[in-house]
Amino acid sequence: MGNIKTNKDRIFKTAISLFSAKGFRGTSIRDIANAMNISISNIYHHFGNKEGLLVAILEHSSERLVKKLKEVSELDVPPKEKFKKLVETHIRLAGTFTEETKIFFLDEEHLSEEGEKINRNIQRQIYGFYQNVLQELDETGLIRCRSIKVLAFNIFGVINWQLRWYRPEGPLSLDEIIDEMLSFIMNGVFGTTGQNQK
Amino acid sequence: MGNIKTNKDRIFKTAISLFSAKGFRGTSIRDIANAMNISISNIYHHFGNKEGLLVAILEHSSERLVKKLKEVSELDVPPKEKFKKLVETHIRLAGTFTEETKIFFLDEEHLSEEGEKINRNIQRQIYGFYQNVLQELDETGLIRCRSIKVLAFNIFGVINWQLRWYRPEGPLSLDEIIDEMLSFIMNGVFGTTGQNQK
DNA sequence: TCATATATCGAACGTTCGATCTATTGCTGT
DNA sequence: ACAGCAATAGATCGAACGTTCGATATATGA
Repeated sequence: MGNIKTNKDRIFKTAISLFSAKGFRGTSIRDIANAMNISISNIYHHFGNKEGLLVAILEHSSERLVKKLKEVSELDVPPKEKFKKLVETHIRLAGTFTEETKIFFLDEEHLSEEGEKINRNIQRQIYGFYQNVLQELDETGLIRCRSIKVLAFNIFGVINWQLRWYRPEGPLSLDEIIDEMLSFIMNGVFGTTGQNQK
Repeated sequence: MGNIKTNKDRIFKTAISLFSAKGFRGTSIRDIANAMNISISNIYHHFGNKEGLLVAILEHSSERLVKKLKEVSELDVPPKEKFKKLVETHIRLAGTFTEETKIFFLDEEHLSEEGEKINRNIQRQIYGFYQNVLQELDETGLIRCRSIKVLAFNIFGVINWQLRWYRPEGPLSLDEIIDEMLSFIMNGVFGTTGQNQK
């Protein structure tokens, strides 16, 4: 036992697939229930309401991402290396858990109260990790930028945009893609200011 | 005359605002009609149905973007300069016509048949401009990349992500932001391979 | 064995949606 | 003045939505 999937788990997984494929608004409670041949009341019993289900997904997937980024943030390594590791971890997680990541960035806005609040909180946490290391890089003169915020958003753009086009069956492996994205970001951030250190 | 706004125009404008603010699915025909105190019949008369209204918006805003990018593409200038101009034009248009641009990239998928087809076609056209110039840069050795596609998508990510966070009332002007984004992209693309040419 | 908590179900509710239908208005050319 | 047509309004439709409810089935604990 322990490997047994409860119905709550299965609802969770199904919802992730459907929300990410058709959007939160585009997926009805009935869609989820029908996809696993149960009654919709089950979902209400386990998650309260539709938004409760979404919030559960958001919290679950963000927890993992935040935990990993925090681990990297606390590494005792030079800032440039830490930054690189941060981006790589971020890209890899976003590329691995495509569906979950899609949900919590594709459906922005459009949710009420709690959903928005939680979403904002997650984003703020993630931004915090980048802000810290970018500030350190800026203060030590390793980068020169007018706005850390814009810089961070540019990075987020590259990372999150992959969710739009990445397909596992594509010609490039995930690792190759990560390589490409990572070097693009590293160049973008350090540019001609950065040294040619390996 | 000529400056007179027809009702059709006003419906168009109102729809752009609402679609971009609350999403296509999140905006009902009634929302649009109520926002301008007319009956929903007007909308059906002028645009056929809800998706017809969306398609009209997509075509209108993409037409402007494609036209501008094409103009730049046909300039007789060195590839690197052309690329820079292409990106700058793209960023500026996306940042200027925020609402329209939002619509045709936020609500991807989720539309049926014609909407999807048109959307795909627009994206393909835009990608084509980048593919051409990136290929030229690659062949002349000015850049070295494994995948032009990934490179282009990274650029799109940076450009389109601004729609998520850019607010005109923010501390930085649009021109400053464009500067930041542009140099990030230029560094990202040419990186340490590029020369330090001014 | 009985009591209680949890899980699941089917039916129904009220609302909102996109769409349609039927009138009525207002302009335009003759 | 009037026919004709586009523009607009209002009422209405069936379908789908999220949600609630009472009933039933299953598991747990005393």
